Formats: sequence, C-alpha cells, structure tokens
Amino acid sequence: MVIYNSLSRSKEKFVSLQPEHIGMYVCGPTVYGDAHLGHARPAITFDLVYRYFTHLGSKVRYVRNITDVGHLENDADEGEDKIAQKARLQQIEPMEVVQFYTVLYHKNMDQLNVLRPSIEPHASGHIIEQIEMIQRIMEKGYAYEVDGSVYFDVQKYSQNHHYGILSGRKIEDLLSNTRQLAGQSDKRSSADFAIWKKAEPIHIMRWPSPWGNGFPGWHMECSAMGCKYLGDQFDIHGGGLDLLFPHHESEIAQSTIANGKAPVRYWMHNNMITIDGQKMGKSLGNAMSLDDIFVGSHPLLEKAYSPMTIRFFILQAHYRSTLDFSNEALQAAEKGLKKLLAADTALRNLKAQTTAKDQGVDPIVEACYAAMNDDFSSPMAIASLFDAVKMINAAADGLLALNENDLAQLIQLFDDFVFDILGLKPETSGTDLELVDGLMQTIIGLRQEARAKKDFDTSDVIRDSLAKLNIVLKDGKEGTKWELK
RNA sequence: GGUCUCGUGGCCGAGUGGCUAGGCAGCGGUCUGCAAAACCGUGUACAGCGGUUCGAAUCCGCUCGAGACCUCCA
Repeated sequence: MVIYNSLSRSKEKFVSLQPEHIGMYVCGPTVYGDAHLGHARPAITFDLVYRYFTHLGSKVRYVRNITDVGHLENDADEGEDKIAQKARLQQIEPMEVVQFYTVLYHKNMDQLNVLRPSIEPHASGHIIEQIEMIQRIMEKGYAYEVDGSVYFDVQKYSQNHHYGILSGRKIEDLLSNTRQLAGQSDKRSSADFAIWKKAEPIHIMRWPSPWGNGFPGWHMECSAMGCKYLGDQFDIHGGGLDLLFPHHESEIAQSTIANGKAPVRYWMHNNMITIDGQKMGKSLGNAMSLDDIFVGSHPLLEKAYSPMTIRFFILQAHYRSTLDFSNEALQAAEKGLKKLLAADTALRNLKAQTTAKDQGVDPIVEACYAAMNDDFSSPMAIASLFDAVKMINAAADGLLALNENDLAQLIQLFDDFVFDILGLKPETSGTDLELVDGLMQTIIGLRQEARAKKDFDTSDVIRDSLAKLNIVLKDGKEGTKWELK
C-alpha cells in the first residue's frame, strides 16, 4: 500500500504507527453556509480511505472536525468571526447558525453515503485544549502576546525548523511576498500568524483566556483536537489542497513546538473541483450547493443529479486531480453508474453452470486491490469493475457460462468494491418496492397479452405511459423486466 | 512578482520508457413487432518545438496555454 505524501511529494509505503490501528484527521466544514460540491470531494475522498482501511481489517479512528469558531471573515474586518458576522446579519444566535448548517451538512453527507467519522469534535467545544496548547507554545518562547492577541513567532521557529516544509516555501520568500495587511501591525513579522485573537466589542462569540476575552486563531483547533484524540503524532491528516498553506503548514509549526515532534506522518490533500476550469469557491460566487444539485435548481444545471451520481462522478477521478464539472460529464457518470448497478442486479439473478470452466475473475479482483493499494486509485478500480460488468452481461445474454466459483467471486467483488469500499448504493425513491413490483407484474402481464395478440397499439400505450413515470420496460427472452430510470 | 501543479481522442478521465485503461457520446451490425437494455465491431489521442534513447504520451530543455497557493475557503 502506497500513499502520496504531500510532505515528500512522492508516494510512500504506508506503515501505521501501531499495527492494525490507524489515526486519521480530516479538516471538516466551516458551518456557516450550505454544503456545496466542494465539501463533497474531501468527504468522499477520505470516506474512501476510511472504508478501504476498514475493509482491510484495520481499526481506524477517523476524526473530522466541525469548525464553528475562529476563522476570520476577511482582512478588513479586524478579526471578526465569520460565524458572528453571519449571525448578526440574520439576527439570530451564532450557535443557531452552527446547528442549522451542521444538520444540513450531515443530511447531505448521509445522502452521499459518506460514513460518519468516529469522532466529530466542534472547535467551540475545545477552547480549553486550545488555550492550553497556546500556553505551551508561549512557555517555550515561540509565541508572543500583543494587546490581548497571541502570535506564533515564525521567524524564531525558522531558525531551527523549516516553516514551509509542507508547502515547499522558503521563509525569505514568505517574508518578502506576504501582503501587508491593514490592522496587523501588532505582528513582529508579516509571516507570523495569530493563535489567539482578541475579541472586539462587536464580537458575539468570545471566550475568556489568560489574555482577555477572545477566540482561538485560525489553525489552533485542528492541532489541539488532533492531538487530543489521536495523540502527539498520528498517521494521516487529510484536507483540501487549498488548506495546504497556510493552514496545514501552521499546524505543523504549532504542534511541533507544543508537543516536541511533527504531528503527522502522512499528509493527504484532495484536489479541487472546478467549473469551466476555475476553482469553485464561495468567494468566487460559483459554488453550487449539494441541495441545488440534488434538485437541479442551479442555473448551470440542465437537470438534477442524484447523490450517487455525484459520488460516482467524484470517484471516477483520482482524488489528486482537479475535477472539472459539466453537465456532459455528470450525465456520463450517471449512465456509467446505472450500468454498473444494473450489472449487479443481473449478477444476483444469474444461475451457475456447473460444467463451465473458470472465466478468470481473479485478475479483476487483483486489479481492484492493486488500484486501491496504489494511492487509492478509485478510477482504476472502477475501470476493472467494468471488466466484470462485461463478463456479467455476457453471461446474462447467454454468451458466457459462469460456474459457481465465478459467480461467488463476482458477488464478493461487487459486495466488497462497489458497496463497501466505493460506497455506492442503488437509489430508490423510497417507494414501497414490493407493492410496486406486484403492480408492475400485473401491468406487464396485461401488456404481454396485448403483444401476444399483436395489439401493439395497446402495448405501446402501456410502455409510453409508464415511461412518463420514469419506469422503463425491457423485453427480453426471459420475459419483460422493469426498472426505475 | 514568488512557489507549485497540470496540458491525453467529440466529452470525462487512467496510464510514467516498448504490450497503446475505462466510462459517456458517435458510427455499423446482432437481438426486438418497434424500441430500450445488452452483445459484437469500429477511433492515424497524448499542447508545440528541440534533445536523450534502438524505441517517448511517459525522461530532459525551451515555448505556448491553463490552474492552484501566497488572504477566509474543501
């Protein structure tokens, strides 16, 4: 098993600190707005990692935080808390905003069949841990207080550590390139970053601290909560590529000072989703909420796309590649997924031919594992699954005979890879399928009678009106089957 | 301006020195009362120019183009 480690910019053999136990921390959402397509990518990427390790028999403690405090809205607002600002605009409690969007996020993630992490800590629930960590950093002399705020001393850190080890930056470049920001004259150096921020009177979200009322700085929560639940050093830290600098770089610096060792062994970063080649982001105004996509209400969408279509679409690209959004690409994904799931249904109905010789499912299974072992290459695994689809369809058409061993292997393959690891699932609209199927058998029977009498007008009327309900009839040698479009 | 990444057929996307994934779309055929689905067949793809090599989409250099980060962001 190899994983691409952002630290070394290369694939490395993965060895967990403790055998059979893996600690993984992933940066979760800031809950001040609708969950959008961009949130789906890391959630699905690390869900894949979580599912695969679990499948292989490891016990994974997966921590994904909820950020509900501490991020700055922009450089002009003098450290106003993002959530506090939104709350003021809407005249409601900040924690109400947090609750509302957390629930929405969970709903969307459930729809995408993203498993809940083992622990989902809130930043606001770990203020004490963050203050403690800041104190440790100050005691060691790597942070200084100015007027109720505390800053991490990047220059001092750079004397004996490499600030930039993750992002490939040099401290000199950082100093010369960092923009001079208004209201940040408190910092000794422009590269320094706040680890505790004084709350202006306007702030609603604030906590008492040794330095007065305020809130934790940008990057503290992940360091504090990662350390609390996974230890001073843990296996995997994941997140979006856009968090690599300064967020993760700063996490490394803070934790290294506070705990005396580098916090993370493998850094994994998923790439961005783009729209027309441009990064999707809240600030760019082209973010598409997941609810928008699921109901098709966004102007850029030709139609609605189901959660599983989105999941499959994301898994069809490697997590380290950018993924460009388009209706055409999503429709291709939709059809591909349908084909895959239809093959699963066909597979469950296949009868084994005892006399048949092995058709060779082993190479497909091996290819799937090889793909996943190579830095979680879900697109390669999916490609191999389509080899199995081909085999299944050929068998369903009577062009190929599968023996019991073949069938058992194929079913295992689909159970393991399609459902357990890739986390795909058939989508039904929640209707009572048993009842519907009973009704459908009746209708199909009536149509069959009409067809037997060559009354094709009647049979076509039945088929056409069912099509309007998104029910597709498929006439085959073994009779007629139906499925929801 | 600095740092980094990337440019693969109509679209999406794997692939990192020779055996040239996969999905979607298209075209031809089989099947069908007609369809749909499925099956079979079908594509002079690797931004451009140089170089290394017996051999390059794959390595090196340059050019062009795109994107990300350097500021909250998944």
